[in-house]
Amino acid sequence: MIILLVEDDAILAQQAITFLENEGIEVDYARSLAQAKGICVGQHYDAIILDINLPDGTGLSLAQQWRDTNTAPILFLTARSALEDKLAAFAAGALDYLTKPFALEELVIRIKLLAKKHSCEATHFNLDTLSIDLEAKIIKRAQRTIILSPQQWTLVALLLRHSPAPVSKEMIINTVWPDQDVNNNMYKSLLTRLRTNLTKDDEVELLHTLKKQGVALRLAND
Amino acid sequence: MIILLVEDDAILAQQAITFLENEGIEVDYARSLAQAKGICVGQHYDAIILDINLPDGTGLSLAQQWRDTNTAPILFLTARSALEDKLAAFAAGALDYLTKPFALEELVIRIKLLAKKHSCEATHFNLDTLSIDLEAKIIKRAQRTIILSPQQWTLVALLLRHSPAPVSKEMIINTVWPDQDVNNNMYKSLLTRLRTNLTKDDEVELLHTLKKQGVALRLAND
DNA sequence: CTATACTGTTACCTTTAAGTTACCATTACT
DNA sequence: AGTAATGGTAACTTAAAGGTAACAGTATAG
Repeated sequence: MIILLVEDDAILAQQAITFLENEGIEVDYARSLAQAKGICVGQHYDAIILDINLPDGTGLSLAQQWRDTNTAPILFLTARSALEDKLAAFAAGALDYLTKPFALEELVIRIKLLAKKHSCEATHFNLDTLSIDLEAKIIKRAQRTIILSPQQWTLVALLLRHSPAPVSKEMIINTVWPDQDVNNNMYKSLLTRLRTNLTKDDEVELLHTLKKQGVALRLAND
Repeated sequence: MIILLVEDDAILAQQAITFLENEGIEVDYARSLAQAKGICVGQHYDAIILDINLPDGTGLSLAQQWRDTNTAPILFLTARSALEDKLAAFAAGALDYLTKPFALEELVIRIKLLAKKHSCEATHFNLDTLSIDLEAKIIKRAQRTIILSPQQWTLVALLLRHSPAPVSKEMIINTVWPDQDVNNNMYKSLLTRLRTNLTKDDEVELLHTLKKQGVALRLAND
């Protein structure tokens, strides 16, 4: 699941991004209308969070522009709670509306609800003959379903989120075993187990370790 | 378009009804939980507006009961704006939430949006030789009708709503036994009972548990 | 009032995820 | 070349999670 966040308040944006990413939601971030327009071309989003008051104009105009080309549901964010503002937002095609200040938890819930109807395929990834649905927890290699352990799932999700970039050993350890004593062997075992699960026979290797840099989930080892 | 309004404040209710009907929305009205339960049997609604604080209990419990058979989207209405109240409401299956005081214009907009999304959702599902009709509460496996206990219905409805994604044990427990002390055995028993009900002889297993992640209703190789 | 069904409870069994150990392979650096 | 350091694999072990069956109290229906 990937969303677009357009917000000029850098602090708020950063908090929101951290929170959303902790929930497994990928976030593209723009801090102005112009930037947003540049970022979103050719990109599919499951939802859009749009601040109304932006440095170079109002989010409403952007929403109206998008309504034709982009079907992603829009949630407006603003400090203004007057009725006419809300009505204008809904008229511009908003599917939801939050007034600042708000709790990040609520934002996440509402975003997830919005995206649910729209996403369908959004949590689905393909890599070579490997297909992964993070939401449904379904992973297949060349048609055959693979069963992953809990630890392996968290690892796959992590690797996938960064793919094709490598993820450092330190980060993997912190993600899979948060607040826990971990020794190097646990880490090594997990990797072997995931590897043997993902590749049968002479299938292409998808887990590449780059010495001293970490592990990457990708096609070729460059 | 017809909706159900459950609200004990008669003045507010009357205002809302007038407003909604002016918008061409038909409204069934109940002022208590008991009354609501009586009214809604066998009736189809495009959306439900539910006050949380009602004379004879909380709207949350009603929402949870309804989730089995009624797929209508629920908008909660309440004077309480605390985060935990909102989270509880969303956990109970709310799709939207408005805190009093609110503008009737906004209520109408949000109700229309909810109903619109809902109108394209199905209440009938097929999975392998299993067929489920949530509204009619009929479930069949390979032509033969299956009789499920109340608990089993809630569980099936829950699983179906998320299928093919797994539902966590925690969520199942909160849904089947809201606000109750639950031990792990009750959960385990419910699952075996549902399982033995759904699959006779050598039929395909449809309930799959993913260790540490929950239970999913799906075909094995989905 | 009896029979039936639902659900909580207990006891027991099976499966497996994951930590541990030991050993091998590869790379890198003095 | 020799020796750390790093990464990879296989095999063993066990605590925990999941699964089943049987019993009992309670509610429900006829």
